[in-house]
Amino acid sequence: MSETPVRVRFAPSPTGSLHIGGARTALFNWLFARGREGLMALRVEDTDVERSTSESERAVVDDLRWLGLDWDEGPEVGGPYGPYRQSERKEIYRREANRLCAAELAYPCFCTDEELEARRRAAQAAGRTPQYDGTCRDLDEEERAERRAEGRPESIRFRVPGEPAVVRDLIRGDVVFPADAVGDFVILRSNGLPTYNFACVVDDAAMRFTHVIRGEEHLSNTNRQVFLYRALGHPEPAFAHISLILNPDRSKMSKRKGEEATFVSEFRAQGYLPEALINFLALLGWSWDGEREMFSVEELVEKFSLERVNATPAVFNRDKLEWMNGQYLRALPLAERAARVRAYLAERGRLPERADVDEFLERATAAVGDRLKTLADVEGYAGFAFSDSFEIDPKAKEEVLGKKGARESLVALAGMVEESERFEPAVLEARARELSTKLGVKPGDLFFPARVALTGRKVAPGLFEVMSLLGRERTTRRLKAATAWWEEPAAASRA
RNA sequence: GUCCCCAUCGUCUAGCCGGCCUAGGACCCCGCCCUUUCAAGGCGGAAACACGGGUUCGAAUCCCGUUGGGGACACCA
Repeated sequence: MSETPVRVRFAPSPTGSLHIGGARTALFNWLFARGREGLMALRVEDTDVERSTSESERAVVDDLRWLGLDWDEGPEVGGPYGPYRQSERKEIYRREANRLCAAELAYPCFCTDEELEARRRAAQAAGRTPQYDGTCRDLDEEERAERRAEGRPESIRFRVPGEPAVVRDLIRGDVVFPADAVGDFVILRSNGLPTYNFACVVDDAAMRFTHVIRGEEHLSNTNRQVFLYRALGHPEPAFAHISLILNPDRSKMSKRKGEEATFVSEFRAQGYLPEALINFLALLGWSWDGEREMFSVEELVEKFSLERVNATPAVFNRDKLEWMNGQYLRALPLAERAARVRAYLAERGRLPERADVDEFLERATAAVGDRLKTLADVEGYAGFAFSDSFEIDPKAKEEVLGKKGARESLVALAGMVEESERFEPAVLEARARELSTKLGVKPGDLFFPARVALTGRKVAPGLFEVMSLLGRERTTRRLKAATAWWEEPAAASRA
């Protein structure tokens, strides 16, 4: 098929854990590579010493792994074009910057931050585009020596050619930038570290990437990068700028809004499955035929293509993610589902303390059944059985236990439970139905008060599964405690 | 402000190399069924081509403009 093997990369800056947008970018790169026998690299862009931390790097790596994404080259795994941390490539950037200087394609700049800032302000006030004014552009060696002697900071600026730049983008077509879109920009800071655009181009070229798939926020920087490729004498990779993921108010999602989760780790903590998140993320900007939307990772690898990635920004739709997570959860065999719930609760330090925890969680997961939308829902719906202490929701108490006939129902049911020889959902249900016929009470009227008495809430799993989960002893105790409410309201909640 | 990108139901989207579209699917919402609650499931419904000009026999689909949204204009990435 294709002659040149595909090489792509995901290049996060380790200034926090993995953002949902970054995860989607990583996913598209990964799908693209895996679908055509290509290679994927992880490059850590840690040139911002202030904000980069090794903890963040670890967090990003953990999140990517959790999602099931892997890479062939990177900081830990190595590879032919390492090192893969930009902080370990300083000499390379220096050397390349010097090369550009020697060729007069770049030059040392001695302007201070204050001077730059003042000129920027002045330009803005005058209604001009704030671009570098070229103060140091044509200094001769003597003048440069003078400034060095003054002890001024020395950075290196790229001499921008006065011509338009064309970015060939696989998703957007050719994007043309006018000649005066950018002024001379810094490529090597006075502290010796490269700026983003420079390090990025030097590395992307050195690491032989064939495709640069990244977020749209980089598109308006790509004219700079195109100039740099040319100056450095390297061929450009194919670019693909995928559109941004937006908040419901259409602002960029990486700018946090309220309590909305924006990090992969948060979705993990909320009980989402990696395969559901992957499937959902894949559909943010990509589609197969507009009809099918449930895809296994293998299918995504097989079907993904940049041709079917659209250019429209996408608002993150939490409801749909939740729905999809439920689909994945419910499709899992019970044992597997319960194992995931167990792992999730263990990770969060919320495992119920009991000897038969595995068996208990499997029964609890089964009881919660189709209500399950996130791993957190088992505790959400069956938490009443996790321990002895539970509270009856005051509103439910008022509305259900307060109804006439409720107490009689509880008393009758408590008697039935004590006498029932076998404590299994099916048996309990059969007996309870007999009871309702005998008493001439509708099943619902008989069961509903018990649900509240046993779980403390109106919304819960099926009544007989609830009983079975609690066991005979706790069931009886809670039922009896609830009947005591009429005499002593506080007693019921102590069961 | 300048430059760049984008524009189909509330949201994700299909359609966009023009007629097959009285615009399809999914989430959400509403109704009905099932039902001891809540879900899940089944059935049905509401809901969109931003606007204005062209081009054409014919435009959601092509072109221009307007409007709107977003991004970028740093010795952050």
